Amino acid sequence: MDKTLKRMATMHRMQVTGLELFYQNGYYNTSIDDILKALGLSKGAFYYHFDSKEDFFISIVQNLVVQKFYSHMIEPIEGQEDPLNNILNTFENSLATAEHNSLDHGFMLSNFITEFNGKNPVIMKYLKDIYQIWEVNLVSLLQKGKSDGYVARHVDSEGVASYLTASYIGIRTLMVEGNSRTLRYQYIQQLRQYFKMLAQKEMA
Amino acid sequence: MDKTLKRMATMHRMQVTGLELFYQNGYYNTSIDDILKALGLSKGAFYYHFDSKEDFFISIVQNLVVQKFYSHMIEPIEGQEDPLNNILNTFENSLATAEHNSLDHGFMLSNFITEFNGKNPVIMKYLKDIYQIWEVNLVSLLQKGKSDGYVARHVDSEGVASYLTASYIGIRTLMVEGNSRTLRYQYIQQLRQYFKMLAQKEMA
DNA sequence: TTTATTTCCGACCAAGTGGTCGGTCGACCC
DNA sequence: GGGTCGACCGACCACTTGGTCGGAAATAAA
Repeated sequence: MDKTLKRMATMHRMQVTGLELFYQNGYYNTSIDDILKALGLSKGAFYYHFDSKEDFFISIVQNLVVQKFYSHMIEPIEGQEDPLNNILNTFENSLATAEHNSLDHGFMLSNFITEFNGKNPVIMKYLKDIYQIWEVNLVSLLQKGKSDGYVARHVDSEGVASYLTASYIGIRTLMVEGNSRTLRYQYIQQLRQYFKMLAQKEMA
Repeated sequence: MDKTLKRMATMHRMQVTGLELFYQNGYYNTSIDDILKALGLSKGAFYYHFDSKEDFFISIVQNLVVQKFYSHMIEPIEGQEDPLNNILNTFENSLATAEHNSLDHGFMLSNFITEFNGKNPVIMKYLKDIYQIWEVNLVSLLQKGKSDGYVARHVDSEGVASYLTASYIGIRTLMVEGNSRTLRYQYIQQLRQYFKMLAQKEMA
């Protein structure tokens, strides 16, 4: 068991550092040597634990990326009260975190989707799955919001969910090129207006 | 002048093919040899016309990308009637074009912004400028819409513009991973609702 | 036809790339 | 102590990268 522990510990260290660099510089722009140098490890160590660079990245997605996504974007939106409020708060918190992180490099998921699109269908599948978990969660939350009277019944939950994820991805992309404070404020403000509409029983 | 013409013609051919491949595979993932092979030209020809790969890319942005952006995203939204309607139609047309293009690789501008962020500030500047032209145009259009009575006076033009560009960037990013038809429909539908709100004289 | 100049060729280079492989070293078992 | 085995080392390989350079066609000027 000790051996297994050591093995796991090393693999985990590699994955953490790997994700950091992949997120920072992109997958194709980060060499295995870069990661190994940051870790003080050698080629031998890497290929002892992982089959290939791709295998390594997939293991990172399955372990770290999924986990991060759940804890930052999925779990915080769940709750018994007004789902629109929960979504708004979760989005605002995420944007605030990004804003105050000078090392922010955009929305991890959409960055990778953009990079792998048309190049690696296998990895794309994993990323797509994460996105869909996000959307499904939003939809069911909005549906529940309808039963609970927080969301107007005429609202198209799927449409709103797509619209929400799209706008969030977009604003995160824009925030990387500076001016993030204003962008966050404007975005939340507009989202608030939009949600006010979704909550209304009747449209004019 | 003939020489200049030939020179320009070759350079233009290189730029067109270059943009095609850069858009398809990304800048760092497209080698000069790839482009040259597609053109049937040699290394010598390339470095005779351009100083470096970066110089080449910048020339592409300044010539082709800016031009494309103007003709597809800026000029179509201008008009005397309802600006909200113009924006909606322009966005819908762009999304429809992307949807019916099986070779679509996402929104060019945001793809490049994502790729160059934190890696090449010089190129980032050029991309950022294009984005800002977009936003400025949207803002002034919305302002005019206010004077003309199409847009409610309480609306924050800057905020709406940011929100619009963000949502468009996001939906284009999502459309690359399939299901583009549904996404476009949902997006336009939600945008319509949102615009209805912006046009209203008073909020409930 | 010679001469000059623009345009293009392709061999070459140093610096990387992902991946392989024989070997070392220490912890544990007998 | 000897042997086994998991964990790691680092030289090495074939290949690709952006970029250089001497020279050769093509074209225009004389």
